[in-house]
Amino acid sequence: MPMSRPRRGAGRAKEAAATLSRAEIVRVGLEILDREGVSALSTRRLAAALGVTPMALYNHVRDKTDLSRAIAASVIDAIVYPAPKGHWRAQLAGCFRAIRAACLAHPGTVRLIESADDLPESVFLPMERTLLTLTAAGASQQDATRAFYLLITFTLGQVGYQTRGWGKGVDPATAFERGRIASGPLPRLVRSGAGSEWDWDASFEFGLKCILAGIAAALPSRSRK
Amino acid sequence: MPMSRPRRGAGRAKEAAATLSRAEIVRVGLEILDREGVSALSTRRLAAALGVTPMALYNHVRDKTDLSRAIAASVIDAIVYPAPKGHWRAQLAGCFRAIRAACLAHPGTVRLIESADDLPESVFLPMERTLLTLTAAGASQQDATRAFYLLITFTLGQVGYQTRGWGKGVDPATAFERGRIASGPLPRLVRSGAGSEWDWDASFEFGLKCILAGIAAALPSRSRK
DNA sequence: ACCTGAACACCGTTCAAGT
DNA sequence: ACCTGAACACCGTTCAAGT
Repeated sequence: MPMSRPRRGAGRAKEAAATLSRAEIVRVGLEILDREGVSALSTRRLAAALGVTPMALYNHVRDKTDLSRAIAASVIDAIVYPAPKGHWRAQLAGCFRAIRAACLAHPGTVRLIESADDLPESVFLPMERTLLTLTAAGASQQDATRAFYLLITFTLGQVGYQTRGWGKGVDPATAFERGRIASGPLPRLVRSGAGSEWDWDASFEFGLKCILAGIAAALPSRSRK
Repeated sequence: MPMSRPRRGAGRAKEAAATLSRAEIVRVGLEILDREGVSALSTRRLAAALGVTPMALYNHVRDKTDLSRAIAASVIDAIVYPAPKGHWRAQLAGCFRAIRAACLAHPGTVRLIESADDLPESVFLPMERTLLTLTAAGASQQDATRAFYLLITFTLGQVGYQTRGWGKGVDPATAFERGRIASGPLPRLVRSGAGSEWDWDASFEFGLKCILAGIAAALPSRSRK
C-alpha cells in the first residue's frame, strides 16, 4: 500500500518548507489571510499550502482559535510605537496611527480580531501606553480607560470599513426606488461622496482630531492646555 | 420506504411552525443568534429548529449571506430614532443611543454586521440623518460624512467589546510574569478597573461626549454654538 | 410553489498508528 | 517528538425527485 509517498512540495504547495514550526505556520497563515481573506484561512487549506497533513499543524498549535490568535498577535506584536515624547496629543496620535498602519498592511487582521473571543495579550500594550500618557496629562484612571476604548474602537472600526467597504454594492440613489429603504430617498448621502473613492486617510485624521479635541475638553481645566 | 414521516415538530424543534416564511426564518434565526451566538447560526441548525429540512430554507432565502443580512436587517430596521428636533448634539446623541440600545438587545448582531460583506440598506438611514443634522449645523458634506464614520465605528465597536469582552481571560497583572507580554508589567492597566465589572454605559457616554465636543470644534466658527 | 433526500465538496478535530 | 491516515460530526449547497 505505501507505494511512493511523494507528498512534500507536491501540487500547489508553494512552500517546500523543510521543517514545520509554529512561526512558519503563522507566517504562511498570514499570507493566506492577506491574499484570500478570513474564509480561506482553514486548517486544511493552510496544511496544503505547507505541503503537510492537516493534523501535522496540531503539533504546533492547540486548535483553530489558538492559530487565529497567533496570526493576529504576529501583526500586533510587530507594531512599532513611536517614542512617547512630546505633547500627549502627539503621543496618542502616533500610537494609533501606528496601529492603523499595521492593520492596513494586513487587511484580514481586523476581521480576525473582531471574530476572536480572546485577544492576544499584546493589545494591552497600546492600552497601557494610552493610560500612562493620559494620566500624566491629568486625566483620571477611569477617563483614561474610557478614552482608550474610544480611540481603539474608532481606529479598528475605521480600518474595518475601509478594507471591507461600507454599503458596498448598494447605490443610495436608487435604494429607495427599488423599495429597499422605507423612508424616502437619501439626497444627502448621494451627494456625500462616500463611495469607492472615499479618502479614508483624511477621514481617519478628521476623526482622530475630533477625539483628541474632545478628550482635551474632558481633562480637568488646569491641565487642559 | 416512505413509512410514516412524522417530521414536523419532532425532537428538539420547539417551533411547530405551520407555514414556513422568510419572516419566520429570520425570527427564529435571530433567536438562535441571541441565545447561542453566531457560530450556532447554521442553515442546518436553523432548519432543525424550524422542524424542516435544510433545503426548505432555500425557497425563502438565497443563501447563507442573504440569511445573515436579513437577520441583521431585522434588528436595524426595528430601530426607532427619536424625532430630529433640538440641538444637533442632542439629535446625534439620540440617534446613536438608539442604535446602541438596539444592538445591545441582540448581542450577536454586531458580530453579524462585522462579518457581513454587504450591509443591509437600512444602515444608510442613520447615515442620512447624521448628514442632514450636521450640514444643517454648518458642517460641510465631507466633514459630516467623516463625523458619521467616527460615530458609527465608535458605537458599534463599543457594543462589540461590551458583548464579547475585551481581553477576556487575560489578567494584565500577570501577563508579563507569564512571559506573554514583552515589555514589562502594566501597572496602569491593572489599576484601571477595566474588567468584567466595567461600566460600559458610562464609557459610551464619555466617548459620545468627547466626539460631539470634537465635532463642535471642527465646525466653522460662526455655527459652533 | 414548496418541500424532501441523497449527494458533493468542504470544515475542525479525535484517535490509533507509524517513524 | 513529530507526522500520517482513517474516521466522525459537522458545514453550505446542487440536483433530481416528490406533492
